[in-house]
Amino acid sequence: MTVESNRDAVSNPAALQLSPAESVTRRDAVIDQIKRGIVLGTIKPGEKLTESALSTALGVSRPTVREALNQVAQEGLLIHEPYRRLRVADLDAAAVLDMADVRVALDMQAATDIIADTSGSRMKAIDAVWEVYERNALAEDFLVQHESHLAFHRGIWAASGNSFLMRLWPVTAAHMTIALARDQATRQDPQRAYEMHLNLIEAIHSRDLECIHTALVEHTVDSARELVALMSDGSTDRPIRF
Amino acid sequence: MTVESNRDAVSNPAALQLSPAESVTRRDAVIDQIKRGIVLGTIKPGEKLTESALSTALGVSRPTVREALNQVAQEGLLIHEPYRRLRVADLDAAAVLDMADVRVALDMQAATDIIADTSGSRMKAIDAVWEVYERNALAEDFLVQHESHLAFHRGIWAASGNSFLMRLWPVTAAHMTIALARDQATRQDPQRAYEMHLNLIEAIHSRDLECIHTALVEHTVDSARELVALMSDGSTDRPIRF
DNA sequence: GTGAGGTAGATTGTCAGTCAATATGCGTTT
DNA sequence: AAACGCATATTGACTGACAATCTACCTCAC
Repeated sequence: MTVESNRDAVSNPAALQLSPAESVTRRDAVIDQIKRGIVLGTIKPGEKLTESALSTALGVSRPTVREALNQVAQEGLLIHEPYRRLRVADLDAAAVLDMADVRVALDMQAATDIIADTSGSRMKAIDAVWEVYERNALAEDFLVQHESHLAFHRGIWAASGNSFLMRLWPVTAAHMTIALARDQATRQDPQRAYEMHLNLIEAIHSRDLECIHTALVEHTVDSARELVALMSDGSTDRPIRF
Repeated sequence: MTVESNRDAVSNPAALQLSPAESVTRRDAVIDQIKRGIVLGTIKPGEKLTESALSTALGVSRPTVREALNQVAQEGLLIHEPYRRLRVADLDAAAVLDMADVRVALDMQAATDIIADTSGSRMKAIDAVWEVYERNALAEDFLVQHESHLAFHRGIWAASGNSFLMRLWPVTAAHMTIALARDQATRQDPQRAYEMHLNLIEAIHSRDLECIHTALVEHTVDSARELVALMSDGSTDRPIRF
């Protein structure tokens, strides 16, 4: 029989490091490129973003770009109104705080599931997540920082074993991306983010839900409040809501 | 300055009633048709579902069908593996219970936000949601029942004013659709579902979070457990997981 | 000069047809 | 009877085109 060629990415730990997303289908590759552009600020909120321009820039056909844009828009990174150009989504202050509340609730659910597991395999998964994060969190490249951050939180949900949380992840990740992309504070102080995450991991290890909740609020809600403060400081431009 | 022209749909109350989803774009119409087919069982789990067959059946081109299928797949109703036919998603027992846990957490967040609102406008929104549900919950048409059920839960999240909850809704609704489509118990006893929802509304009115939590668990987790029991009874076919 | 209206351009929505890449199913061979 | 290879079906992706719709500018009347 032809041995189903194991993707090296699975068996090789080194390949688990955030590689530049070699996607199988071309559409997925385009999706990654678009997201990257948004994270790095190459595509700024409000910038005109046309299908044909992207197709020539990325060297793929318009239908492919179109499918990619639709998917990214569905996740929430782009706003897509019929016959109107796509706009990069932006969050107002209320949306940032709303997300923080919900994320605490979902992280608590994940933590509950992790603690409830008596075999210890889920806690071991947490350790693996932390190990990867520790290696990349303080990288110079902001893109690596950002992806490490996302992978960390995704890893917590994954470790919980709750399949529905994984279903909610893409939308959550998209919104975290929007928020973090403009969070200059975190961008300039990755060390602080690192410590907050370490604090969270230690809280999970304590298996004390109240302790975990405190750490989560400190990490998520407080960060959101700071971001909101920065938002009102900076450009009071267009409060694009969606 | 040019006054931003008000959309008539906003100012016209009659247009706000739930119409049978006259979508503007053809793609959205196709999406509705596909979802309808899944809910009604016209498209059964495991059935072969080809782009070309759908395009001829619905009278639209293959690219349009393709975009619709991609979107539905992203919401989770369809499984989409490269070069494999799309399959209707199915939930295994663990997934049903996972979703129930997370939904309780999210509903609790919504309830917290509703109670925290001192103006009473959010509670008033809940009453409006209930009023609509009450009118349609016991309809003969199962499709109407199902959509009323979804609209009820969506309404609770909407009433909370938490924008991020609304972002999580499409994925949640897709999974509820999968679960409810095979829940023959609810299908045969809409009266019981009605009473559970009434119980939940009364709990919210009590403004007692513990009371609300009890009602939610009774509604969501217990229903999930019953569904799981039915699942193991019936066809132990393919436990398509995703 | 200012505002209303219309027209042209640009962009998206949708379609048809085509070719390549890949999985599925059947027949053949050992 | 089991494994292998080939034909077929289906999806992934592209090109080109046309219709529907929005945007911006320009003209004209007051």
